[in-house]
Amino acid sequence: MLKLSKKAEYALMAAKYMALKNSSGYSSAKEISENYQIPYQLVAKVLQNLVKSDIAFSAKGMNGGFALAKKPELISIIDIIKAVESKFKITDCMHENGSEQDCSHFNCCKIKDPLAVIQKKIDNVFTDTYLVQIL
Amino acid sequence: MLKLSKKAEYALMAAKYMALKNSSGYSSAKEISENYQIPYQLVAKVLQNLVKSDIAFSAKGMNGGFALAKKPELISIIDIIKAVESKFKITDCMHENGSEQDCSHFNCCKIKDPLAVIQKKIDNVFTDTYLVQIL
DNA sequence: TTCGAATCAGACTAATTCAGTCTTATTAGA
DNA sequence: TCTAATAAGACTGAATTAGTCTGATTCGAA
Ligand code: SF4
Ligand code: SF4
Repeated sequence: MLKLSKKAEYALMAAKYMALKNSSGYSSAKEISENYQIPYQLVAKVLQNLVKSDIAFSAKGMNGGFALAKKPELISIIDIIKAVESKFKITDCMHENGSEQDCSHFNCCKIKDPLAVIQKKIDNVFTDTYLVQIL
Repeated sequence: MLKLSKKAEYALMAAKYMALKNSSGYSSAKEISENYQIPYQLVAKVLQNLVKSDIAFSAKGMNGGFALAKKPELISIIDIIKAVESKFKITDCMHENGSEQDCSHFNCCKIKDPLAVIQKKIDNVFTDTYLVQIL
């Protein structure tokens, strides 16, 4: 179906929100949740993922929250998406050392290599788009 | 997760099979099913979808089967995929007249337009790849 | 004219994935 | 010490996907 997950969309929305917030101070999960009608717990987890991937950093306690760790010009949206989606590939076998463990058709499959070419092109679409371009 | 459905993969495999079969005669669903270890009923349905989309044609009865309706140079793989996947878009709202019916965030969403740009690029990746290129 | 091999069609079920919720712990400032 | 915030992970329900089942239709050959 080639659809992005909701988590990926929420991650992009949150990143954009933080980028637009003109530098000053943190954005809290609650704030983003209310602004974009995203369930609080869900956006909180997404933000935590962004922290883990060094795209954002966080501050606990009162007046705490999240903020971008780099300039929007330096953050590729593929990193934002991969922070929340582990498998961002068009097929199950599309990774280093793909094997018959990934797909029962692996041995008889004749479309792996052509699809790898397409995968690379799609990767480039995301890799070449930076947060600053979606503000 | 951005993954292609199995039906889409099967459609590509079946189209490739028919293209490689040097013109002569039909390919039966059973034949393709056995060659690629795809459940018979499933590949049969996929082939029927290809017929509906005028990518292949069929002949009933003994010695019947399926064959491509056009040259592989003229068949874009986006048509093969769309024959089996109705919604081939990265978000729910990504179609003509998308509205809040499609997504509860539609009104507050700030990433629709940037994602539409990305959608267009992805569409091009598939549109610009023809069956002949994956043989 | 009967039989078998094939397409055609749609309902149904099982498996997997995704979205969202719940619970509890931790941290830091007022 | 109270409160507002992040942190983490288990859990549930919903939605989607993959595969199965049943039966009809069509055509060619014996
Ligand atoms: S069908 Fe082929 S391309 Fe798809 S996952 Fe299996 S091996 Fe990979
Ligand atoms: S979140 Fe935005 S982009 Fe995604 S489906 Fe909803 S409206 Fe469209």
